[in-house]
Amino acid sequence: MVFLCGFLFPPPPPPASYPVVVVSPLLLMVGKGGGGSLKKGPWTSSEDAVLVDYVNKHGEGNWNALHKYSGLRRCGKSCRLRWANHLRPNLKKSAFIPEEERAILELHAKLGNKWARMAAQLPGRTDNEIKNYWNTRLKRRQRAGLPLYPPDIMLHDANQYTPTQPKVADPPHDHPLLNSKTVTSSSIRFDGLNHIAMTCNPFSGLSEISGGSVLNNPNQRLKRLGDGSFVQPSSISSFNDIKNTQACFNRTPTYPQPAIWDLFSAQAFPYDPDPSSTRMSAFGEALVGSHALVNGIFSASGPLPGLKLELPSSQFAESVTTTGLSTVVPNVNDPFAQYPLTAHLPKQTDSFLSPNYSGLLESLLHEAQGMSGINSLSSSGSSSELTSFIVNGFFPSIQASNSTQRVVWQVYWCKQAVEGCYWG
DNA sequence: AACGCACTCAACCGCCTAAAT
DNA sequence: AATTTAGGCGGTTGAGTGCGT
Repeated sequence: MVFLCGFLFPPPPPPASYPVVVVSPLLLMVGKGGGGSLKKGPWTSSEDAVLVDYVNKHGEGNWNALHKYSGLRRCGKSCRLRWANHLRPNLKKSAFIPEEERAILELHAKLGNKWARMAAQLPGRTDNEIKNYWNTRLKRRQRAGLPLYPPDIMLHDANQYTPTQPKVADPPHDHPLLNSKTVTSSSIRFDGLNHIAMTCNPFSGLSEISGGSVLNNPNQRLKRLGDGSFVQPSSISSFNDIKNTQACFNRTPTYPQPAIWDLFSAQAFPYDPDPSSTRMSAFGEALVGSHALVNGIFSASGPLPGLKLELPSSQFAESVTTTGLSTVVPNVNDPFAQYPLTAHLPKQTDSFLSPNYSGLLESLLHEAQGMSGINSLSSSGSSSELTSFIVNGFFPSIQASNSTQRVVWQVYWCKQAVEGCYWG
């Protein structure tokens, strides 16, 4: 190894211009394993100069050798990162132009969080840059209750989606859940629901059922977004509001539209391409502070306690059809969800959890149950049992608050919608 | 003016993979 | 075949900054 590396990357003679030139076994040992001698934190201009000089003379790569022979007290990784993100030539230092932003959206819709691959498509841009941009945007739009993708991008994907033929994509773009033998029908169902949510997200208002909801905080101020746009608190607070979301579904012409979808309509698509528009998000800031739908429809803000915030590695599993055309299949992770599908769900021992656990809906019911103080559904309750429980027994059995009734109605209609779409 | 919040950006960390030994 | 190593990638964090109250 040493000899081969020495052959391929002969250690360059330390230039006289380097400020520190110490090549001793002791230093190499310390530098290699100890790490105590390695500097961290912001780079200084003199360090940059050493790095640039080294790369100009010996080329990229062999970063550990750089650390060893330049005297730079930085690990190879740090050097590589500094060079790639800041020092290499042809880097664009300016802000993203609209065309680049659009490209990022499209690439993310196809690739997911593959920052390096995205950067390869954007000359002069680094993966770190794109990642930062996306994460900032993600955060902002989640807070505002806006979808992550513009309608046309979502429509493009929706038009290529065949929900009755879920695909398992070729690696490495697929999601483990798609290949897993443990994927259940519930997962598949929510795959579709996720896609619906991504496409028009009519249920966003559901997330209000969580703790920091609009129910508890109805007087949220008009919020200024970082891009200069404003959003106002959502007006969706009842089933009647959700009922009036028809147009949203009319935007997905190729998607199956069971009659149940007619119950929903949209008065305003939540994505507003014109920041100056006075037409605000239909689903807006009721989502603030909510985590209720992280596994299915929308993840509006911060992570659940104890959960690691993690973006889906790929929102869409890209595959190649027999015609050679690339298709995009919605993944079990939706673009809004930040967590594994079941990450926040109750444990199997939870008395409210059915064996046919369908994820979101039961989770919502769980929360609704918590709000109402009800704990009567058997642990062996099936999906249909759950539905009948809702329809036949739930409302009469409790003196639910308006918000609780809303939640249950929303859950019920979601469930009907999902089952009508996939099994009906 | 002080404070809090959100945003941006740079850098680090941990994991993964491929190549070398 | 198993282990080691380097490089790459994605997630996370923290400092600095600007804006609103």
